[in-house]
Amino acid sequence: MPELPEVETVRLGLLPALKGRKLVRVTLRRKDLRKPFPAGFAQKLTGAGVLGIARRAKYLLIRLDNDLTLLTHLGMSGRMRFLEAKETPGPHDHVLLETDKGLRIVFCDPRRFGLMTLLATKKEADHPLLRDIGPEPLDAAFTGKALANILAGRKTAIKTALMDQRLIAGIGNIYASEALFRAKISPLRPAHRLTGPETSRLASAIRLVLKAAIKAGGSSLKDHARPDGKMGYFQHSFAVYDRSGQACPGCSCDLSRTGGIQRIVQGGRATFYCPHAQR
DNA sequence: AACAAGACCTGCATGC
DNA sequence: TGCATGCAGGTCTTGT
Repeated sequence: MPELPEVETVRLGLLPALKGRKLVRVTLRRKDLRKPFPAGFAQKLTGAGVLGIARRAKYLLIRLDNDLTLLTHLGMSGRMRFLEAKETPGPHDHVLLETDKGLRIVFCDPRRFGLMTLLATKKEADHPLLRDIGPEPLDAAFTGKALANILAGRKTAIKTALMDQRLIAGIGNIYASEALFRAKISPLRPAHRLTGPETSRLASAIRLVLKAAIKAGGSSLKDHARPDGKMGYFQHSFAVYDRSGQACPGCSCDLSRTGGIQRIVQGGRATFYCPHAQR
């Protein structure tokens, strides 16, 4: 499911249910996801109060009052969902969190590419999973100039660079294609060859598309939904993603002659773009 | 050092 | 109907 906007949507959905609450019961329904749960995982969570929830790249950081942070990654298919009163967990509901208000939250992840672990809140920044992540694109410091510095010397294709979490945090396969379309830049361009005006356009496009997607509750293709079950609707605003052969919304060219939006593969992932509108 | 390819896992759409 | 194939929002490791 999840890129930055979807993870942020989950964060906003969980926050009112968890902040200020205490976890009274934690149930693991299997022993691992992408990695095994750490020793004493459920015990350390049980009885802890939730101070708040932060997000870094595609990770959720649930801050607890026992100096620990519950670090969660949703992988491809992970989802957080409130369980109805009489509802029983399904086969892919791997972790159950119950609050002192009786609310049950499940972490559901059919493909199990997700991750849940604990880390010391004070040492958060040094954790191997977090320490090498690049700047947050929604921070004020993420300007065109900052992006130009990040891309300097990078010969890899710009689409691949945008998805590299060490360079920029939180952009995945959908929003990389969508941001490049909005900036009118070809995904195939070597990253270090973008001009100053282009990096400015791209930085703005990234911020705009991420903000619009958060506002829409993310993109619900298959797995993503908000914790309350409501769907995101940004998928209706895709300009290029998963639209190969269709007309490009920024291009008045004749579809039968241009072939419309193209699907190519970069770094093993599908890229969607319009060769006419994006240069 | 940089890049591609494979691995991890399940579910779904497609085509025969 | 069943079966094979390919593809999916992401990392992480291995090999060139």
